[in-house]
Amino acid sequence: MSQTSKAPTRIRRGTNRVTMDDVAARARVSASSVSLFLRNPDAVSPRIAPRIKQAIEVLGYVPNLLAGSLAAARTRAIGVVVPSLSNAFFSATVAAMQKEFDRHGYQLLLGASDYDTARETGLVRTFLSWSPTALVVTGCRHDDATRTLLRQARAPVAEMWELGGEPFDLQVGFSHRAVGETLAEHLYELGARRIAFAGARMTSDLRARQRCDGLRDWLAKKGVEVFVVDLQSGASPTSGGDALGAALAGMPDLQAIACSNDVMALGVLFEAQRRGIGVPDQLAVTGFGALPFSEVCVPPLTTIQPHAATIGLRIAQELLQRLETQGDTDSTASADGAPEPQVVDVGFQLVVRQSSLTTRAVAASEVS
Amino acid sequence: MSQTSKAPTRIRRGTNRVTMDDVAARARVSASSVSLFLRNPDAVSPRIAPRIKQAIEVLGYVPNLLAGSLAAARTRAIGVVVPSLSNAFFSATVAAMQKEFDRHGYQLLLGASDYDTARETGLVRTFLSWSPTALVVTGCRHDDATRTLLRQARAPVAEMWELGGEPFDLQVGFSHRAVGETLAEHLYELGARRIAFAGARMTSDLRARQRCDGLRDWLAKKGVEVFVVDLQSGASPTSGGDALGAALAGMPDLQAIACSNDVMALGVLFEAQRRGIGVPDQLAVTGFGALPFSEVCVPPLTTIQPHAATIGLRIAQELLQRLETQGDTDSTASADGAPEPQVVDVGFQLVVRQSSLTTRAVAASEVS
DNA sequence: TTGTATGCGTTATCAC
DNA sequence: GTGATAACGCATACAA
Repeated sequence: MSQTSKAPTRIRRGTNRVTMDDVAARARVSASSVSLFLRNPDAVSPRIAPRIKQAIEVLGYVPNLLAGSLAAARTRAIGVVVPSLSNAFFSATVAAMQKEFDRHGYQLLLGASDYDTARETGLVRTFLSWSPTALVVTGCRHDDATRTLLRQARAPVAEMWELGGEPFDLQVGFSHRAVGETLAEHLYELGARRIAFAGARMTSDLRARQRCDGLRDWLAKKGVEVFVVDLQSGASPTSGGDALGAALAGMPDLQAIACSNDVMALGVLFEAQRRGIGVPDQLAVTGFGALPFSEVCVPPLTTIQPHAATIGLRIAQELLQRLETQGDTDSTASADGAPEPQVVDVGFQLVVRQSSLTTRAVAASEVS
Repeated sequence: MSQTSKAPTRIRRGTNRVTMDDVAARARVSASSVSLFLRNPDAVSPRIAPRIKQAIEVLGYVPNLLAGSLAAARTRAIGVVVPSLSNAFFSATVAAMQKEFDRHGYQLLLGASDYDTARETGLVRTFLSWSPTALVVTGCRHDDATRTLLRQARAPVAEMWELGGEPFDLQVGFSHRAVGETLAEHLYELGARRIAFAGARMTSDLRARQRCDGLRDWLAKKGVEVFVVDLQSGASPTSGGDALGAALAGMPDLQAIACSNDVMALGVLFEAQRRGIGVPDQLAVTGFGALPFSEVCVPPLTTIQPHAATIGLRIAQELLQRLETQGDTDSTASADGAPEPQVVDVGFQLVVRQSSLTTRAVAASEVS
C-alpha cells in the first residue's frame, strides 16, 4: 500500500498502513485535497470528490489522528478523572458525558483515582501528555501539584459533583452541605430528635463528610446532637448493618438514621428487620443516591436523587460550547485570556418515601 | 518559553508549550540526549543527567505523547468498547482493567455501544484513528463491518465476557450457557419442576439470552418446560416485579424463577413479599451478578458470581504480555504473524443462599 | 479550487 | 555517550 515515492536516505520503521498520500495517489490528486475533502467534502470540486471518496473506500483508509492532532495542535480528547469507576454515581455521569462527547466526535480518556490525591495528580499529568482539549476532574479539593498542572493546562478544566473552592473554568454539581441540611430538616420535622449519621471512609470521601456536616450543623442549631458513625470498611450493605449496630450502641433510643448512601441504608433496613425494629414506626431511615432498588425495597427508601447523568451531560455541553466558540473573540474577560469561571448548580431532589414516614403520615409523596 | 531559534519563513500556530528543545537548551545538551534520558535515565552520563532532570523540573516539561507516538509508530492507548458504562458488571471490569493498564503506563480510551452493533462499529473506527496498541470489545458477536475493522487492525484484539464464535487474538470470559445449565441443575435438584426465567431485552442482550437458553435446554432434557418472560423495559427491580406477575399469570403453580440478573431478582423478592408468597418455601428465586445487596437482602439471594474484575485484570495482563513480548521472536504460529488465539475461561461461581433453599435444607453453604 | 512547501514535537538512525 | 538529522502522517499558509 504505502509506497515510498522518493527513496529515503535512512531506513524507517513506520506502520505500513494506508496513508493519506496513498489515497491521494490513487485518486490522482494531491494530499492536501484529500485533507480538505475529509474536513469539508463540499470544498473540493464535484469531479474529484467521488474519486477521493472511492479511493478512501477501496484502500480502507483510516486517518491517523495522532499525526492530525500534532499538525493541528489540538486533539479531540477529553481527560476525565473520577474517584472510582465502579461507583454507580460516577459511572452514570461518565456514561452521560461519554455519550454526548461521542456525538460530537470527542474521545474520552478515563482514569480512576481511587480517592487518592497523588494518583489524581498522576492521572492529570498523563492526560496532559495527550494534549487533551479539555479536562474533567471530580470534586473541587485537589493537591497543590494537581492544581498547578490544571492551571498550566492549555485546556478548560471542569470540576464536577461538588461546588466551592476556587473554580478553574467550570463547576457542575451541587452542594452536599445542602443535602445534609435538607435531610436534617426532613427528619426534624418528622419529630425525630435522636438522630445518627452513618458514613464510611469519610476521611477520603469528602463529599460524604460534607453531607454529614450539613446535617449535623443544621440540627445543632436546633439543639439536637447527631451521633456520627464513620466506618473504615467502605460503603456496602454489610457496613450499613454494622453502622446501625454501632449507632444503637451509642444511642440506644435512636429515632432516625441518615446514611451516607443508599447501599448502606439498605443494609440498615435489613439489619433493622433482623433486629425486629420497625421502619419507619420505630426508626426512620434515609439514604443518598436514589439507586434503583431504593424505590422497591421494603419499605421504600427516602433518599436524595443527585442527577448524576445531568452532571455529565451539562459538563459535556458546557465544555463543547467553549470548545466550539474558541475560535471567536478570544478576549471575554480578564487579560489572562481566561473567561471567568462558570458555576452550575444542578441541585438535587429529596425523595420522601415510606422509610421516613410515621404511620400517622399520609401516603408517600414524591417531593418535586 | 518556546523561543523560535531560526526565524520560520511561515507563520505557524503551535501550542507554545514547553518542548523538548526548550529542555535541551536549558540543560545545554541536545534534544536526543533528553529523549534518551526520558526513556532510560541511566543511559546518559552522570554529569548531564542531573542537568536534564533539573531543566525538566524547572520548566515543568510535559512530554507530548502525540508527537512521540507518531514518531515511534506506537501508542500506549487501549481502546475499550462496553455495551454500557452504567452497568455494574462492565464498570467493575473496566475499573480493574484501567487500574492494571494504568500501572504500566497505558491509557484507556473508553466507549459505550448501548448494545447497538452499529455504534460499536463507529467506536472501533474512532479508536483505530488513535492507533491503539490493543483493542478490547465486549462479547464475540459483532457486525461484519466491525469484524473487518478488527481484523485489519494492527493491534491485538481482546473479546471479553463471552466465549465462542471466531476469536481474534484473545477471549476472556465464561460460558453463559453453562450459567443457565448450572442454575437449571440447582433448581431441578431442589425439586422444582414449574420453573420460569425472567429476562429483559434479551434480543439485544445476547448473554442473558444464552443464560436463558442454557437453563431451558438443560431442563428440556429432563422433560421440564420453562416459562420465559422477556420484558422490553430494561432490567430493574420494577421490571422484576412485573416479571413475577407475568410468570405467575402464565404459570400459576410456579415453584422457581431464575432471573436474568440480581436487580430483577430483588424486584421479584419484593413483589413476592407484597403478594404474601414465601421465599424460598413457596418460591425459589435466583439471580445473576452477585451484586452487593444480594447477600444481605431478605432472604439472601442465590446467585452467580461472574468474576467481573478478574476478567478485566486478565485481559490487561494477557494483553500487556503480548505487547511486551512483541519485540521478540515474532513468528509464533501461522505465517500471518498472528499467534493462535487464546481463550481464557475464568468461570463463574454458583452462590447458594437462602432464596433457593427449602426449609428442609441444611444451612446455606457457599459452593466453591 | 488545487497543489506545494513547511512544520507540529518527538523517536530512531547513524556518525562522531 | 552524544549530537545532527531524517522520518512519522497530516494540516495549513500561501502560491498558482
